[in-house]
Amino acid sequence: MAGRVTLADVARAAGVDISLVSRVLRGEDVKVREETRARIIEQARVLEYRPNAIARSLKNAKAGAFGLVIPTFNNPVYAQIIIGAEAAAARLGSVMLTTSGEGWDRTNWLEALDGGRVDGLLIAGGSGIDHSRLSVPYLMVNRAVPGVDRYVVLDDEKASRMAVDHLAGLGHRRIAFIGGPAGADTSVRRLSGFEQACRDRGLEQIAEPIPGEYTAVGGREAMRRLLEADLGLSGVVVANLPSAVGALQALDDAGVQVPEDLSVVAIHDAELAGLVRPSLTTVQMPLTQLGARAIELLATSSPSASINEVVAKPMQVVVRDSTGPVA
Amino acid sequence: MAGRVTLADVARAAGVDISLVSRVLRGEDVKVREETRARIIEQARVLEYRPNAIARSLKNAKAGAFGLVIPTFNNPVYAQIIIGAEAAAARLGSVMLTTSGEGWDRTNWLEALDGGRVDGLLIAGGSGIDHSRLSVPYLMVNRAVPGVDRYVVLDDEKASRMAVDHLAGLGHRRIAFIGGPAGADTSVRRLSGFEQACRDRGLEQIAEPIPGEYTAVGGREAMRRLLEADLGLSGVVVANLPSAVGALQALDDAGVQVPEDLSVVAIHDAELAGLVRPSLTTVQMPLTQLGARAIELLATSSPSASINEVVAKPMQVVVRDSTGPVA
DNA sequence: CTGAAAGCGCTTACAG
DNA sequence: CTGAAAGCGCTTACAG
Repeated sequence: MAGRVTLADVARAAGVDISLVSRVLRGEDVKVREETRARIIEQARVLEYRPNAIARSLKNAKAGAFGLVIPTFNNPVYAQIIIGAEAAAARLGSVMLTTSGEGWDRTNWLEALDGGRVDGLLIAGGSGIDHSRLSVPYLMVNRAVPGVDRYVVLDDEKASRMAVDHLAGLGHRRIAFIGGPAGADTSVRRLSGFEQACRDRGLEQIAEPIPGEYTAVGGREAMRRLLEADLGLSGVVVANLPSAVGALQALDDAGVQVPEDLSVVAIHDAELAGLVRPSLTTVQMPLTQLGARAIELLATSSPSASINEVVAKPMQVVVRDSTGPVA
Repeated sequence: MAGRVTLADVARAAGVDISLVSRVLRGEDVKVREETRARIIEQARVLEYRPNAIARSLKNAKAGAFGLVIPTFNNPVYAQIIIGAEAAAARLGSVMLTTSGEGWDRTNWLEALDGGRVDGLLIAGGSGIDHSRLSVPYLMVNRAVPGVDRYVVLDDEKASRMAVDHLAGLGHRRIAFIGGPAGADTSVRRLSGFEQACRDRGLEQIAEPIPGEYTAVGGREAMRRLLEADLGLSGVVVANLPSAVGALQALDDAGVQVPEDLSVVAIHDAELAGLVRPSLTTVQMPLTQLGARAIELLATSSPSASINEVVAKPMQVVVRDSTGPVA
């Protein structure tokens, strides 16, 4: 609670000029008498001096921080992106997180983060804002919005293909896809990957979109509709994890045995997948690396350069209890 | 990507002094000729002027932002605290979130947030740091560490009592408590509430601590031990939600039917509770209000005042499928 | 080896 | 009604 100790206070206490204190304290390579240096450091310690980051930022025209905007903290997918971003930022500065979703209105976070408080902005999952209004370099993460050419995404098509391959490898031939909301481009790419994989294998392409958002409730509803349609399915690929959990509920409600009657694979892995019963087989995507790469790109690229990158780190199918050989 | 437009640019374009621009743009009650005002506003618009929050903060000695430090984004409990805090802060400024846990080392976030970047710091779930080093007003949220007299918590004892009451109301007499890690004071209070409730009802006090942290794995392990001990239980209260999910897994593995053979109640409610099968009966605590109240207290109280508050908002048992009448 | 001065982009008395 | 000036707490050429 000490607070308010400035360079001037330390300088006065040590009997030197503030400029010298500044140099010494930042460990700058400056020729000072060892005695003077010691005095300065000692006084800074005694007074509990802590540099004012705000003043430093103003002078340097550099905030030393990055912003990361997340739609919601309820989706475990984002937790992994955050971890990657924070790790990558460790040397460059800090990461300030904000939600674009609940709790306050659309533009509030924009005001908060677009006034020099951060050196760059990572926007995860889109957020319906007008990017042209941003005065800070930004980068879309895991979402490529039309007209915005600064984004980094994952290989969503490949994830779907891996899911189909896994099921096909177990002998499944009637496989459906429960896709994300039409607005999300990740869901468009995952659907496209699914269709490709089916075409390659000569399988019928059966797809059911999730109404509304990428949620458990949406997944449950989509699964219900598939069951009603009675398509003779033996496998389902669900485009995201919470929705897959919802699908599992619908199956449980309908008395359908997983994986005996139907195998389920979800895209994206998280602890949740291992917690539900039956535990979910998933395609693990490199979310941590996505977060880390996003910080790297933001920190090193020119603010006006276009960035279109697909993070091509290894992905893998995590086999759990929701998939098995076709009956 | 415009960037770098300052008050001076607008002033030049409008042919006035920067001080006038500052006054007009902040909507200050200043007597300006309507024509001049219009010219200033027009130029600000044309140049896409955005105030530099850093410079403003330095001048005002006020950051206009609060920091919220969270141990992990993997626990849904914190998501609710965040929503409450953001809503309450909406008029006061923004909320900057940071993790104290994974991704970087212990003190990194401290440097990031303790240099004038925020006007106050909310620290959720403790974080093993030395509070005396903080130069910014802080408040512990949901954790009362010995020796720190600035905290706001929930009524953890009452939550346990409500859980026991619910089970007792269903006829249960042999009830165990799976508690949190010894280090967490929330777990101490919940255990104490459990013991009290049992004493009041003349029930035996059976408690099993969760090894390690408040996690699903810990809950599973604790449940396993309880099963091994073969105590003739009919009900279990689990001190936190992820651990309860773990406990459910242990029961499933052991072939114990929930709620037919054993009823389970978890403290804390979140979507996850409705997603697992069987869905979990929980005690819903006012986490959103906790977050909101924390911001309020931080914003309005003197930095040196001691704060010891228990948020006494309504709590309720959310009955789902994991509890039923004793066999 | 150390100091004096300018300036980062604002806000706010104080003048006119 | 509008402007000139000081100052928030730093950093960094430029001097000595």
